[in-house]
Amino acid sequence: MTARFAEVLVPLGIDQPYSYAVPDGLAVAVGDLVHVPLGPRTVTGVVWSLGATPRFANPAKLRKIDGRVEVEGFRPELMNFIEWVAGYTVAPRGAVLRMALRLNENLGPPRPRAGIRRAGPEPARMTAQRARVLAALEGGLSYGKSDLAREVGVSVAVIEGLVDEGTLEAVELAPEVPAARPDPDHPALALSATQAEAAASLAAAASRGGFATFLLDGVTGSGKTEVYFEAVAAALRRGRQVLLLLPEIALTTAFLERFVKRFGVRPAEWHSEVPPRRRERTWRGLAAGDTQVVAGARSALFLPFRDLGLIVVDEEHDASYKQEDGVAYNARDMAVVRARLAEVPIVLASATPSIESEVNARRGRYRRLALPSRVGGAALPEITAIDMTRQGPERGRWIAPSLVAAIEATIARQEQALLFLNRRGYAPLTLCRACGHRLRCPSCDAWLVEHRFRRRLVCHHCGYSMPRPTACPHCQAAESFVAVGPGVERLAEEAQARFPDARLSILSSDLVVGVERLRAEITAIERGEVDLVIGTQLIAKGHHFPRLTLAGIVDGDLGLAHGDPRAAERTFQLLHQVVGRAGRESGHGSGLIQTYQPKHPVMTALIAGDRELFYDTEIAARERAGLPPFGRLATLLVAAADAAAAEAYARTVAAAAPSRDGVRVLGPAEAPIAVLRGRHRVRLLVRAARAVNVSDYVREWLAKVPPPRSNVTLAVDVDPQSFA
DNA sequence: AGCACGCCGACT
DNA sequence: GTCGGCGTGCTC
Repeated sequence: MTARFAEVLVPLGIDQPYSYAVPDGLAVAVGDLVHVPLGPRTVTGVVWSLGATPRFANPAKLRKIDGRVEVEGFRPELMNFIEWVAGYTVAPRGAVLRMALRLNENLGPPRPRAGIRRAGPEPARMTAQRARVLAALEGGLSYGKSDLAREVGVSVAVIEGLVDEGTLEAVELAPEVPAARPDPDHPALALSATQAEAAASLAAAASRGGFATFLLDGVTGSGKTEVYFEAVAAALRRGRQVLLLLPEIALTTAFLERFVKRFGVRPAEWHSEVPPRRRERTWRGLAAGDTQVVAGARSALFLPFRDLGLIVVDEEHDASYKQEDGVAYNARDMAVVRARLAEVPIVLASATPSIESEVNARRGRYRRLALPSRVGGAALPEITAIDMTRQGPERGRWIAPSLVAAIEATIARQEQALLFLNRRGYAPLTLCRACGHRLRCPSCDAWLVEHRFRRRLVCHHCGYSMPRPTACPHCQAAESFVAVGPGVERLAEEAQARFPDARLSILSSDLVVGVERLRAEITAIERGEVDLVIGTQLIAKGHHFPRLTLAGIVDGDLGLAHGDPRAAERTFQLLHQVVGRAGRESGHGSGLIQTYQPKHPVMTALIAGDRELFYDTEIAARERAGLPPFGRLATLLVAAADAAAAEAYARTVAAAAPSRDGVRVLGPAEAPIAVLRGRHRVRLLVRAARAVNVSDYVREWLAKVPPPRSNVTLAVDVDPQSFA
């Protein structure tokens, strides 16, 4: 029998599916993608259920489905996953569906997606909002319409107005080729005995199927990738598909090459840089079951696999798995949920697991597979602290004498050294010597960071930039500015002066423009064409520098400053990762950490090379404080251009908080970045016992709160990563 | 999310 | 008076 009515979920910020009539002669099934009329336009939605009567009470407004999209429909597994994520994150189901239909414009009649770029003269009428939009587009950058609007803090109507005027135009991108079939029996590298043992456990689970969570816990250089590749091979042999989640995929050429070595071809890729045509191929290929393996960033988690058989989350501790805007979710946690719903095994891999995963492994909820030593028996780096209170450099310098000596010795041995400072630009703060005025961002609660290379002062939160002024805007004193504190550019200047004969490579996202340039730079380092590498976070991830034997951390305390509950964990992971770059091939690596707090638990654990010590201390601290995973957190962030409006609404929301055993609501309080892109931010923090369902609590709460007025927004984040 | 409606300030 | 920018609300 054919159903007369369909409840269709549309990819908008709407929680309920909408009712549509099924036209005579059209056969639709639950999960099918359909084009439906919505207001004045047509959108692609998913048939969520079918029935003899519509849920919608107003038959006069009821419209007909336009037609079915010629693709494989969503599996119940994916629909359940969307429901689950929406429930957990307190987001409308349609907003979650949108993440699974990121390419809907390509599935139907081709409708060019509005990327935006400058196309014509300034509009006849210039307004403050329009000027901001045009300023953001300087340099030809094109964003999505709504991204751009959010970025600049105007409504999309401003941009649409400029498009109508001819000042801006919509742009499209070029086509690409599909992915070939990976071969599980392509000749593989020989594995060590420990690797082989772990690989066998994973491969067995992947062959068996069924939900199971593994923590593949291996030190840097232990060959985790080759181990989980065997699980991938096992899933492929069963004819099942594989999802590989990676942070910052765009930059990991090294990873793709390793995949090619093992399977003969590249996997399909899924991340923001993949052009629309190839996205569509991959999407369709996965839905049809033609594409076997996809390697992607967090958004790949919502792809429509026909027959998913395995999920791998590499570098599972990485903060980039957390999406903060829109639907706030952690792809690592949601990957575990999807694996459970799909009844497939999942592998979480890391050298420094998140506290959550470590606790789960210790409790036996995750099965731990340990790789305690490096491939080829190379030793882990010897780590020493440089106590900056006693052995620091002279004023205005940032590299301590003992680190200078170590670098000189390393270079003399024809080996490579690395200096790590997780701070872009020349100096984090610029102030006037005459009056003490500090240069700050006009639309954020943040200092402007001097970028000497670009000759500009830049806000790292909103991207605002201005030329370096010649006189103080406050007291008009000329040439009175002093740079306070170091950034990588300043560090490079000092290194240049101290090691005049060394060949330097400076890696920072704003100095190395473009993926190709970065790849070239990294290849040069691998070949040994560089003596001293200076870089930010960019260098911490995934690269393998065979000649590198010394890693120097310029400011070990940088990440510990904020009152963030995860500060210690993140600092430990980052420093461990950076230091782990040293000596992977040669077998003799060393790490030097400059710190003002050599007795801090993070430092003592790093120096002792005792990872367990760090986890013991941090887990105990979390347990005492009732922080995750021993308690639950959620934040409600209210933002508005007007500070008073934000505060007033936050108070209204706070007043409506239901009282519940085991739940405390703190705030309203200013968010750590109190003003961002011109919007004042006020935060409410929910702290709850582990047994409490925080999502349900927040949902019940918000049901009693009047929706925010006009320019006020309210954003919910269950399991926030930071308190920002 | 995106589109149309309608309010209100700046011009013919 | 009228044009047009831009906030608001609705979409089965």
